[in-house]
Amino acid sequence: MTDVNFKPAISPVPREEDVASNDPAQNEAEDSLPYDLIELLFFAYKDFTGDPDDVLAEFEFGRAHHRVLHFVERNPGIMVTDLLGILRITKQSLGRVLKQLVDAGIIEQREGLNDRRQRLLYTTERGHTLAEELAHLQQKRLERALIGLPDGSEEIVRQFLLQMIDPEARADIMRLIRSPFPLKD
Amino acid sequence: MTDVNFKPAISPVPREEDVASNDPAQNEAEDSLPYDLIELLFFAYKDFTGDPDDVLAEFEFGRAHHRVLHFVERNPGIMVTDLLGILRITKQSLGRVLKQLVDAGIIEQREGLNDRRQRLLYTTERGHTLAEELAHLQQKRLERALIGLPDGSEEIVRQFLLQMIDPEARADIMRLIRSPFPLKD
DNA sequence: AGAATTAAGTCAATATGACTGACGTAAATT
DNA sequence: AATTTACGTCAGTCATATTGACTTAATTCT
Repeated sequence: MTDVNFKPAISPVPREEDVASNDPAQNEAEDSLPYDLIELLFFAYKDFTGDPDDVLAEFEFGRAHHRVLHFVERNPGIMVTDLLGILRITKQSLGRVLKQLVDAGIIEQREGLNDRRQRLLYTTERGHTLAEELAHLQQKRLERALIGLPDGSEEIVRQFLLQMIDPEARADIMRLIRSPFPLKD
Repeated sequence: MTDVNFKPAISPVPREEDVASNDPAQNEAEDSLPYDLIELLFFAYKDFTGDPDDVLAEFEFGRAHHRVLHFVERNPGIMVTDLLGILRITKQSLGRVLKQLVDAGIIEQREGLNDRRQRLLYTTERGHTLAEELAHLQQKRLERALIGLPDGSEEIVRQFLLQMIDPEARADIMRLIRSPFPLKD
């Protein structure tokens, strides 16, 4: 048997309000619901995160560890506070995951040079290697997903994804994505 | 202060292996990692699921309830077994969530006509309304995300998302998406 | 008719990743 | 000197998932 088995039984009692009325305008809203895109996003995202999940499972790490590792790899020397702001989780949630990554020698904490309260975060050699491995897996999937699409599709997808994000957050995220080393301050 | 605050401190010690070597080919793999797409997907998906999450929080429901409601709405009369296959979770995980939805009058179970072991799943009137509300929220976000993109972009995005999915699963998912009422068997 | 399989549910124990709220300490800023 | 910030921690809770074993009823297979 295949992994995914879709043979829903027949619908013995079709819902009355689902029967099209004579007025097309009345059905428009319901008919135009983009269920295909909604479901494709669901399945696509699941598989997209699945690749790294499988690798991390060998280390007894989960997706939370991946997110932390990813953003530390991308923003070496990031403050704990800023990392919390990116991930939108609480200090306590980060605490456990971060401690495990530090204990496993994946992430390293260094005291801030100017501000000794800070515990700036860096990937270790091992962490750097692992982060790259995970990014490569996701890269391969992204490349496969763009195969056969017309020129310019990557930029369309990029724009689409950016516009999926809440408008207020877009500028911040653009900055984060474009310049992982702001070197400001 | 804005919600997202990205001011990572400067990197006092740039990693040595990150300094470009004289051989461009040696840096290629690392340089081409599509961090922007990876991160855009992360933030986009978070906001995409965030809209329904907010509505469901009022009912004391979570994302798990949304997924169940969504696929029952889309596949009226679906068997529990098939729903498990779609969601890829265990019977026990579904059990609790499904019971809460039934207790809240969102989902209804009817005995199969041909096979009396089955508890076929349907949305109630209320469940149908709620499912539509949530789909509308996601529809609005998808429409916003496609604004300003060239003609044919929706199809490109659809194809991109489909190709993000593991090849073995694509056919099943295509069938699921296209014909929520297979009427077969 | 009897055996095997399937659909659904349940019990018990566990793990992960998140939350709230409060508190403490050290360091920097005002 | 007072306040704020950065970080960590304690204690408790919640949501969602897991595994494995077992039951009941109904259907299908031989």
